[in-house]
Amino acid sequence: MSPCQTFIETLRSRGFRITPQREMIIEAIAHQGNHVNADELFALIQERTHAVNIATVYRTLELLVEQGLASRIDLGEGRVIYATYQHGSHIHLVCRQCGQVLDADQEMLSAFNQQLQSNYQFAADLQHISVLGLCLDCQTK
Amino acid sequence: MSPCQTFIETLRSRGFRITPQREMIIEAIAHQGNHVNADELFALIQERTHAVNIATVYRTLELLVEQGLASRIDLGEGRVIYATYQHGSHIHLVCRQCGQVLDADQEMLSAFNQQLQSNYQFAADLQHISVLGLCLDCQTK
DNA sequence: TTTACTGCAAATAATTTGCAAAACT
DNA sequence: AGTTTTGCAAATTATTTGCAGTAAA
Repeated sequence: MSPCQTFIETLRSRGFRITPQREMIIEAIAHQGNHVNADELFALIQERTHAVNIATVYRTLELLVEQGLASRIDLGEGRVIYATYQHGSHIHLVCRQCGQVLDADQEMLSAFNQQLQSNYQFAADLQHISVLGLCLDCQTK
Repeated sequence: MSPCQTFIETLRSRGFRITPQREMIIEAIAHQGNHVNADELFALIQERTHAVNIATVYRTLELLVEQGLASRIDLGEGRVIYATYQHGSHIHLVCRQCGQVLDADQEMLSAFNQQLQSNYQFAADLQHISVLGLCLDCQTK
């Protein structure tokens, strides 16, 4: 079953209605695979049909996050992206200069996570953390 | 020399004009010592005088950041705080539930920082990073 | 049939900006 | 005097919301 079908079935089984709009949105985000922001997703859908409103895109993304099927990642400076959970956990390395987003191995933070727990009793949510900095290209410029 | 005086002298030496508004704003943020957001800072100043406009607060904070005297920290979900550099480097632990911000020792990330550099050639800006999660109180609720 | 979902347009909220007046240096 | 800086109000931008109509189940 494609990830897209899985999402739809999950929502249906939880009593949500599957509208053509939701199908389009889920298909777009799942098929795209990578992180997207609401505008990009909306633009992607507009290429095929104008029958989906931007408000519906926001509402559907919110639903996916609430239902644990996607995560909302706040990159700072007002930039917010969404990623479905087919796309595993990782760290987002966001270039302050060019805006590029690199993915890094989540494992690098496991020691840190344990220290936060033992030293500060803080349960960090590191599933999709983001770190600002400079990518290689922008360091040399 | 108080940190507040230092900031003022630094700005003056770089050719910026010291207006009563800037003095008030700098005094408020430096005296407060901790992180503040623009609204809180504005409210703090309003307690003493109404002669400072919110736009000026934003412009002055921007100036302090540009001039390397303060940092702007994006906590996600639209929350932005500012801290002057008298307030050393540290990690911000932001509780997703109650919004409380705890400070943690910056040192915990040094190994991670090196790995980012060697494995991804990414120069992370970890001066004032923020991590979302749940604080002890909210974990037990 | 029932009531969840959608589109639309207006509301938010936090920040930014244009411009003429005020005020540092 | 000559610019910088300020206040004010309007613009921005991304997102949210109210509400009446539409359509899944």
